[in-house]
Amino acid sequence: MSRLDSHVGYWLRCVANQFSHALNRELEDKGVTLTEWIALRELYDTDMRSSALAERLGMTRGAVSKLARKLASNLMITQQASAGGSRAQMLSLTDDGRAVVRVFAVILDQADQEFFGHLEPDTRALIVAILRDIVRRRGLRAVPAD
Amino acid sequence: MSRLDSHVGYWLRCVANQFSHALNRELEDKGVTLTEWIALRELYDTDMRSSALAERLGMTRGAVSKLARKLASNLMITQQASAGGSRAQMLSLTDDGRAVVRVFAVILDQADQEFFGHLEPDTRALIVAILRDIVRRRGLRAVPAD
DNA sequence: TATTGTTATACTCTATAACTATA
DNA sequence: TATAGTTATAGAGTATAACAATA
Repeated sequence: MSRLDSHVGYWLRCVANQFSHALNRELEDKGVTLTEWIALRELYDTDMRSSALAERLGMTRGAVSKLARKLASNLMITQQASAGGSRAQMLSLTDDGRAVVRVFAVILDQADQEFFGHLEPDTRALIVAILRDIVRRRGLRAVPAD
Repeated sequence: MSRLDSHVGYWLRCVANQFSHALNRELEDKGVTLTEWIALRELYDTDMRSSALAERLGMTRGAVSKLARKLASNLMITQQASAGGSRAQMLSLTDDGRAVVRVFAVILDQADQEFFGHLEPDTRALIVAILRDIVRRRGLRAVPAD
């Protein structure tokens, strides 16, 4: 019977878990979860409806509703009703939220550097290309928030 | 500000998550969680105390106690008191448990093949070597059960 | 006294599904 | 009617910490 550690997936999960945990430790200090940060990061590039964010994160509308309420209560985002008293809402980062995203972007850059910075550029590029290709083959469903 | 997907860690987490989810889907059908299977797989190679298993899996003794009770109730493992009426117990796979591990080992082989089988042997070896090295640098704490 | 295992409790995260409000 | 968002509920999984038993 094959050993667990004879699989590529085993080592991939080891490193991915260590990477996630390292990020989580950083984020915990600031009272933000990984999921919350990814949501904020998505909203940095473009305002989004709650349902669109749910789609991006691979979560249910209910889960995102709760997430959005927490982020709004922390003054990270606003939930603005569309014009005309519509119930549909647009999620937008506040200035505070945008600042937080920038801070965490630096933390992410540093974490990536710590884990993978020692690799030759060619090697890095090769690995990213391979992983990208696997994601493409299998179809990316959502940003990995878990 | 850098994009999420400019990081190696991002793509690593994408693929690792897809891999974990693919495994979970297979395991769900059989009523076993990923954590349970990894526990069983650890016990296949050697009997272990509950506390040693907790150490291996990076879980608390309480969590493993619950896990062991479930596995024992499913007749996958036995919790044998050591000789002399000691309270310390040894966790051992039953014949059923050993059979289950062998079935899932095949499923894992197949999943790894599906995800990474298309890579050239050299490429596979390179990736494993790099990941292994990163784990070594950072110190492997536990088998990735989450 | 230190270690091992169990238990009770609580917490976090999420899904499900029923519900409300809108188009 | 279909869609968007909310809420209540429940379940999984785990940590914490108090506890019991043992060495």
